[in-house]
Amino acid sequence: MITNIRSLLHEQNYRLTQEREVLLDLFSHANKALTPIQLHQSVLDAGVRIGLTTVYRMLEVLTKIGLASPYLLDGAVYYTCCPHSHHHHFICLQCHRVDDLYDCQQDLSTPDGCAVEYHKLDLFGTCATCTREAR
Amino acid sequence: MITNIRSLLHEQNYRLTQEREVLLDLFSHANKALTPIQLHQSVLDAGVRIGLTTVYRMLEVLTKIGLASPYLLDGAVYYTCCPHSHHHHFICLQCHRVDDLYDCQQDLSTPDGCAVEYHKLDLFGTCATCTREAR
DNA sequence: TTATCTGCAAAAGGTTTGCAACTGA
DNA sequence: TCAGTTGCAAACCTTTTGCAGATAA
Repeated sequence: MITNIRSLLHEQNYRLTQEREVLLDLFSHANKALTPIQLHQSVLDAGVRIGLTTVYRMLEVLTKIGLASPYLLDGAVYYTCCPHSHHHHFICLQCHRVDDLYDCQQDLSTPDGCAVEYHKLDLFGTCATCTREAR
Repeated sequence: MITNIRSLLHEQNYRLTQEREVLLDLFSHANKALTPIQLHQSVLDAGVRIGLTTVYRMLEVLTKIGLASPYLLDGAVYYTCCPHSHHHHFICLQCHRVDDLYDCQQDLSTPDGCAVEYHKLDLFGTCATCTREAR
């Protein structure tokens, strides 16, 4: 997965700096939606010095090339890592864990004359772990 | 529609101030996603003096009781008026016009043990008007 | 009458920008 | 070498909060 991200970045003339390596590694393995600040903190926690600005700029780049996508959750902006083309998400409202869903049988009628470019489908709820802990 | 909103607010012990009347009227007839600032401006344009703070507080209330929902579009937060229970959206990426879609044939498999509370499905693209203007 | 609501000003956050130094290719 | 990247500090904007005065019920 990370290899894919790396080559994609490379194709688009982005450099693989040490900061980016670590950030990408953590981000792509987080399996949960993170705020820029949380992502920044997790890089720091991994013992790598990085500026918050760099995290913002990195998320901007990743979003632009389609590897990340921003979410509004509880009024804050979270990012999920989306290294694959088209898929949907299950997002846990408790822990923000993200699961990818690949089967898409969408066939909605659209308003006349509208051209649909893409769609987003997200399921929200409580994941298995949080359901268990609630008991 | 506005009558519904009014009675719903009334039920929940919210007061129908003059500011809210105007704001609700404009918001529910906008048929497009608006930022708090745009909504504020449209109330001002209607000749009614209102504070931006009031708009924020009103959107908070509407969101809480399910009459509005926030969207992340181009990195900014937009609100759509959602006076009906379950439906989906077509959002024009050019003009932010919103069309409601009522047929929902969603039947996605969910990860084991996850409890889905609700889902969101949004189509993004270009509306008829913007398509026409592009030519 | 009173709990709610409003507007202002200030505070608080999150995000972006300018710039000089650094670094990957 | 040099275009891309980084970190810091400052600037920017959106959103929230405190509070005194106003208002719907």
